[in-house]
Amino acid sequence: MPDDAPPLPEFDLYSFTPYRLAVAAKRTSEELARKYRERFGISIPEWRVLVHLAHSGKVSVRDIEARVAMEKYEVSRAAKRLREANLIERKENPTDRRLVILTLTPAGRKMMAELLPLAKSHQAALEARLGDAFEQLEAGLEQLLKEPE
Amino acid sequence: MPDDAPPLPEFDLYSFTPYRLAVAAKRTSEELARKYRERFGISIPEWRVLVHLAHSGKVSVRDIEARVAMEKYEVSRAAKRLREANLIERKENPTDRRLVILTLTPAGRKMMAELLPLAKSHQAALEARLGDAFEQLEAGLEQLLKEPE
DNA sequence: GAAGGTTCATAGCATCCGCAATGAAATCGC
DNA sequence: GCGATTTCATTGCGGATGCTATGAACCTTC
Repeated sequence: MPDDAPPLPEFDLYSFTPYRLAVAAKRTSEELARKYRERFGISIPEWRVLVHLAHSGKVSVRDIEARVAMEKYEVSRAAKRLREANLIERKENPTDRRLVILTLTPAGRKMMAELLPLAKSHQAALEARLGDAFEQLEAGLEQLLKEPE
Repeated sequence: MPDDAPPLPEFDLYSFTPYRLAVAAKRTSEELARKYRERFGISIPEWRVLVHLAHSGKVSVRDIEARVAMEKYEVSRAAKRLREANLIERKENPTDRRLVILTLTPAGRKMMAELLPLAKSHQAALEARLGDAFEQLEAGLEQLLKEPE
């Protein structure tokens, strides 16, 4: 390492927004993911699919992909696992046989009836913990997320 | 699916903070990661290690772990790949032979000299794009990140 | 109504990731 | 000073992930 190497520009990772966002997201998600996993044995992709199903009733993989920020193959695989766990059911759409129809099973509904209130209280706790900063965070995220890509 | 199933609580994924953060982080990071990968062939963990090295000179795996929100094994593997790419160098610490000393090679310094300004301009563009929302986002993240766990 | 192109879901493959275990070196406790 | 514990870095392994290819069904156009 020669001493005459030109100095590198100063760069502070801790104030680099992509880094900060990644760390914040990881913490926030993992805290929750642990709960999901331990109590219900589901992962985050599976959770997203379930939430969408709880909200929308019957949907195809494509529907979920479009609305839940997941790739098609992620949805497909999550659905497979959920089917194996008997939490969702998969039928063929008779009017377009390329499409599938995913719905919660009774067991899936039961689980979501327990899980959703938990998620709500988690959200409430987060808001309380952040205080005023919560509104600010949301405003920032809003701006960031509303852009197409 | 019996009709007498009790209704599930309403739950809107799009306003669920962990979800929003995850999506925002993914977008922001991937946009950048694509650049890193295409132009320099490095991943995000590798980028973090490099930044820390550019900033701190000689460090051990443990140092990086503590300061860059990575697990030790992530650092270790990233370092291995970087070594294979001849971007960093690994020596033994003579006063404590458990520790390693990682430093940038000349090639690594050269790459960082190109990369860091790019990251800076990326950050500047992000700030400009977000406008006032940037300060708010930062305030929110600050609060979120300052908590221990 | 048949060929060409598109959309949908899934599977194959290689890589990545997280956890736990390993091994080497240092430190502690007596 | 020496065994027990702790710290540090790496690796093995199973499972997850991302990209691409595949195949089935549908739509379009003539």
